Amino acid sequence: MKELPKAYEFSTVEEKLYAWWEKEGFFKPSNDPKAPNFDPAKKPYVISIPPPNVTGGLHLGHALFVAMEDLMIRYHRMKGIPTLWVPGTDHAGIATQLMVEKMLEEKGLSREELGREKFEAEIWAWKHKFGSRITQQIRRLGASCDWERERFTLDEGLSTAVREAFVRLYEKGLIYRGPRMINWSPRLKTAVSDLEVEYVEEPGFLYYFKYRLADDPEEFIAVATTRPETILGDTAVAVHPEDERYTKFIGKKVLVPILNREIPVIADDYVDREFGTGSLKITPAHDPNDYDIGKRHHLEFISILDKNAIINENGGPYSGMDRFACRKAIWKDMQAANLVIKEQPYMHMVPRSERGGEIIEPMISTQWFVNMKPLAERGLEAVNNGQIDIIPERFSKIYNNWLENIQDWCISRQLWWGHRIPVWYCSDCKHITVSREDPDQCEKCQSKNIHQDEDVLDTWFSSGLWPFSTLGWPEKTPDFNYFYPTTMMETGYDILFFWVARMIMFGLEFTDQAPFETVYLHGIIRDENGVKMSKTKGNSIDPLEVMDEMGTDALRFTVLVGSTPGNDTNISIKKVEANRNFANKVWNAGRFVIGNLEKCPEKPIQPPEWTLADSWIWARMNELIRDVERLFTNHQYGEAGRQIYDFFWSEFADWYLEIAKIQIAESPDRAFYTVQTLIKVLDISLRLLHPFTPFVTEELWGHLKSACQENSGLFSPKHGWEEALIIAKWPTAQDIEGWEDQKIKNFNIIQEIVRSMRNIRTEKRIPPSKKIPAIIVAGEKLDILTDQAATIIALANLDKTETRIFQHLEDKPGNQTTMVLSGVEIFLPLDDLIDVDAEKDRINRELNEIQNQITRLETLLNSPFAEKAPAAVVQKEKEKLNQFQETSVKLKQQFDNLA
RNA sequence: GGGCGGUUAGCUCAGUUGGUUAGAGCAUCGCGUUGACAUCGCGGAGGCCGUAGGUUCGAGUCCUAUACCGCCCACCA
Repeated sequence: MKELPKAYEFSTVEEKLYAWWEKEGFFKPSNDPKAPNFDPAKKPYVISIPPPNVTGGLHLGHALFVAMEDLMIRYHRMKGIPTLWVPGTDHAGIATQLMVEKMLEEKGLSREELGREKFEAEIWAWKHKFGSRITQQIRRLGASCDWERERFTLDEGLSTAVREAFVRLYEKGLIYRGPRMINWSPRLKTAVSDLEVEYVEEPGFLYYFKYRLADDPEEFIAVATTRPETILGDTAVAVHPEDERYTKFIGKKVLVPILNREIPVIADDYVDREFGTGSLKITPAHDPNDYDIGKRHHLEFISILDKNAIINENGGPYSGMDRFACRKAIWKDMQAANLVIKEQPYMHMVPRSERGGEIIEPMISTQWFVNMKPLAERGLEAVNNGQIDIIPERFSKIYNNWLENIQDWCISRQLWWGHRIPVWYCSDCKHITVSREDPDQCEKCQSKNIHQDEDVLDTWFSSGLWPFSTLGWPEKTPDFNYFYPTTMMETGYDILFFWVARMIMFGLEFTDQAPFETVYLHGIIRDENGVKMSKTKGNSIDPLEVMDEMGTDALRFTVLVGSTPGNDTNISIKKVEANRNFANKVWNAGRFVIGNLEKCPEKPIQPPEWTLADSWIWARMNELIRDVERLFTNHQYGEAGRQIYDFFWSEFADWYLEIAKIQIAESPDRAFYTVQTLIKVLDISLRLLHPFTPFVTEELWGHLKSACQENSGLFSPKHGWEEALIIAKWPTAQDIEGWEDQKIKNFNIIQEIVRSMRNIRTEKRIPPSKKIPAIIVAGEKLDILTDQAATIIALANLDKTETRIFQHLEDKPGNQTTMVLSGVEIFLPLDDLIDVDAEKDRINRELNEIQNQITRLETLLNSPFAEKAPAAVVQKEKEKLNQFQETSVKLKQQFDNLA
């Protein structure tokens, strides 16, 4: 067989394996409804991918969710469960449109100049050019999704779904159109939903000024605002009904500064007497609270801003001015008119567009809304009655809170990229036709004079249908019937409201079923200092570069092991390096096993005789399998990865492999059974590791398999070698037979002894090449130590011919370096190196420490602990105490023996 | 204003249902390279588990309060 490279060469492996997996159809569900021997009795495991923006580029957030979902999918696939991971992309209305607009801008074009049709064509062209980039990048991460089922939110099928959903909601009266206060983005020139506005604390001013009484220019009400330009739209001044300072003004008229419009002073207990001047100017058309007050008091609604946030004709002398220029101008004019009281620096929350960053203006606008209350009720119920599990659990509370206070959802957007609202207005009879099919006439008066609504739907409207629209809904396709509802929704907690809650509500509304059983929420990826990564900060890590340099497995393992459910993850390149090293470790351990396999002779006639190390590693292997299973079940994927890492490196590689070298040299029979153990443990380890690091494990496993097959009869899993690791059987732990704990304990003694001897060697500066003699007084551990002599000698680098093991020794050697471990006494006759005083010192230090422990345990065992703690716990402590006491006696003897 | 998360080794983080000497990686110190691996091995040093109380035989783990950091939600001009 060809020698494997010394280091794991991911660059030659990844692409090849991915192409092979995909070609062999391993990513497709083993129980596909489209397949001939489809068995509907098997319950599938299904994930729909959180669709990335079609024109986006890969970032670490993608790497995390892809790795996490791929892990879940691979794990279930290996368990033999029919598994489907549906991939796809999102048209991402605003984001994509902005990107294309920017590109056009560079060519000196604007979308308005281009017109809707041509602009849409431009976006589609862009989509075709870059749309596959992100999915290619996701492939690089090793994502084992079924690409034949890939969907795009603007696909024909999904568009049908969107339309169906809209029409159904409309017919049910849950969608309505009307003028309402919405958040307007002056830069994007569209309405945005409440969720798309973020409030940022910023320094500003609180402007105090006079509202003069109409009938008495000397009297005024002092009012404060942060936005003086909105004075132009004021239609009342409100005071608290019980505020003595102002009761006399209630019902009177005041004059709007500069414009000199007369407006009433009204009483409303919304007003906070303590704040500012205790009186409030009311701009019903440009403030959500004032909007409510305006409705309550039947005030006039005066809009003062146009789509670009320019003052409109209602702004009198200021019309045509930018909103911020107007703020300055009007304040200056008011100063001149002696209407200004003061301005005060003031920190306040400013609404900014999540997308464009500009300040959002509350405005009254005619838009489409979904009445969310009825949908939210079902959504709440599904989580509260356990139909849907949210992990970590604490997010259920946040989810509940949001749904309990849900507001109607503004779903129309004044964009050109997205699902056009399926509504037609009749120019003749004004009737509105809402239809699944494009109508060619008004459904009421049959007039041909109809035109479609210009707006498109919020991107999240289509995303909300994702888990079922991707499976063919509203058609009852075989996929929909079999794979829906899906199983797992894995995504970031940052889109719990945007996406998860809406999928739940829509799922229940449209399919009458919760769209998934479990919601697993991961955190945000941050840099090594916990700072959110961004290109402008220059602290972002490009996953593609990382994969180029360190391999996909290293990146995947890093994001997986670094993450705890619901918590943010700090990532640094150092961590990825460490995991690249791990992949290399796995590779080289594999190389070692495979290399020895070839040297192995025929299968022995003698039945296996397992050594302590064999039993130990096998017992630990099975413990690990159980632990991983438990952790996976509890969604503790990171912890599972860590445990596999530790087992593989610090137990299998550091200890068993080293001992295997000795055992292989011992005898042909021993060599055979040692190699058998090596293969078993490696095979199982690779299986456990595969969902984390699919590439190195698949590659190595392939080599292991062919090496085993070339040495016929040497080893094969009970169920035979599968075609590929990706579809190999997930390990199940062997039942506990009762011997395991003792073997583990015994092996731990050997480890302790070896470690201590190595420690002494380091302390004494004995060069690693020098073999030293040892006298070991084993006492009751004689059997174990005799049995393990070769191991101890090799690992501690002892002189074989000069090393003796006794049960008891009357005349213990004096003036030597000595140790007591687990009741075993060790004498290292290092005549020329002995320094009696130093030895005494060392023993004294040790005795001190042991005495402390003895005192501690004696106190403990004399406390109520002995009575109240479970017997097994007490017994454990007693044993420890005995051990310490025994050691103490022996150390004292050794001390006395030093001259 | 309400809610949530974090606070454990120099740094970044783990830590099952409370079980009695608290773990990893990186960094650091010492020794070591001809056959699995220097992307390495061996050994070491390094921690009143934010603070103060409480529950308990026993608390990093549960409860209460508190400080600091971060996040989410909310209409205070």
